[in-house]
Amino acid sequence: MTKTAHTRLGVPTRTAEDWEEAALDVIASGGIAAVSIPELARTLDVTKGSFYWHFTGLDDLVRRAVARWDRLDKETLDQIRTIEDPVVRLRTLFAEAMAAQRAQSLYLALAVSPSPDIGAALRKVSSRRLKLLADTYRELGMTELAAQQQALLAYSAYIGGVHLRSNDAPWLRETRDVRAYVEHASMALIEPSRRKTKR
Amino acid sequence: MTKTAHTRLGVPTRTAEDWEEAALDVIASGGIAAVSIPELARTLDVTKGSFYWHFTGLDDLVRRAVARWDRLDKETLDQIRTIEDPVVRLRTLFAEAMAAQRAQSLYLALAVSPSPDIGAALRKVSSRRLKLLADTYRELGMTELAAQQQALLAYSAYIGGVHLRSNDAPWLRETRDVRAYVEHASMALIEPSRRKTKR
DNA sequence: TATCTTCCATACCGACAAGTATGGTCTGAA
DNA sequence: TTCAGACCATACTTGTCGGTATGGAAGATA
Repeated sequence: MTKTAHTRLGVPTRTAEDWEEAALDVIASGGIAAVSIPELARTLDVTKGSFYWHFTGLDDLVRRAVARWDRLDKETLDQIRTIEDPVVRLRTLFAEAMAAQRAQSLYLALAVSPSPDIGAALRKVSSRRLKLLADTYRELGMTELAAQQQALLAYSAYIGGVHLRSNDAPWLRETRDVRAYVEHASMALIEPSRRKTKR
Repeated sequence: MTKTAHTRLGVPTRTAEDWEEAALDVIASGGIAAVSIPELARTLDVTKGSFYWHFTGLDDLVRRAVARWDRLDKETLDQIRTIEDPVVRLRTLFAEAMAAQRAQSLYLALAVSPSPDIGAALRKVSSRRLKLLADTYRELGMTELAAQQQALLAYSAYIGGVHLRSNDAPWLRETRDVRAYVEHASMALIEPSRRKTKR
């Protein structure tokens, strides 16, 4: 199954995916500006010679790393979309989202990038997530507009929760705090949707 | 009232506040990593010689710029705290928060910084905001725990809304969209608190 | 074994930012 | 008018990064 990567003195040689993964780690922890070829080379235990064989330049790496993040996010969402019960799906969505640590930091780091390409990628990911949310709320009986508004609010609550979790703030540090938060958010963001949401 | 700043050939000389303001602008638009002394010097139309007279180094500038942001944020909150009606106070808080563009970008940019000092400053600001929210919800009759949970959720919704507004995404671009969002959020985050929130 | 390809090391260049040293110029006060 | 201090320009050093050029060692292939 593993595509028998090339080896060199026993150890496998670095793939483009290796570089992309390392780049995503750096972006998640230090932002896009922290991505430097020498540093990545050090963590991968190679030199720049390897980098420029796999990529044409720094922009190329960032582009492909972000594209990889996009794919990974899509896979996760496709998984959750298979859940039948809309309420369970929403709760799973919140819980799952609050658990994926690197994906969170990645989103936050990419969100503050002034690059138009990254902005486009971010909008793509966000719109996909919002669509899943809105669809689910519509399944719960909400009107098109109400579902969209509710999706925006729920997504905002998610993003905000992610923010509060970062910076090891004292608010959502313990897992039981996170669970309580998800519980509360679900109460506020799911339960009301069962009422007649007509103004 | 204006403290008669020194002048030079007619025009006033640069103050440390000028540098801090310029730094905050850069941080808001490009992140902390984008802060460079030559670039700031260019926008202020001076050279590095000026910078190193006002500051000991780059860390000094960032530290004092963040401290300035902290003070500005505190002033805004103290203003809102004077509003009597808790509901009006909350609505004002949301609306005001969604309107202050640079303060938003600043928060997002600082939030992804790995620096422990900045992390501490961010926690200070966040805890101040959360305290105001929790106090207000408690005024609305919620229990201590419920008020705290609700404050976390409301703050998350705010942060998330800020996020959605950045990256000129198509979701909260128009002011009427923002108003509708604030309206919807207020409905979801303020109205329920008037019910008996006893589990 | 001979050769081709894959992957990487090394050396080098230009650009640019942080920081230092130093001297100059303008202003306000004595 | 003189002078001390506030404010800044200039020149320079050091370090690091992006990018290029080039050669070489290890696997694959015949």
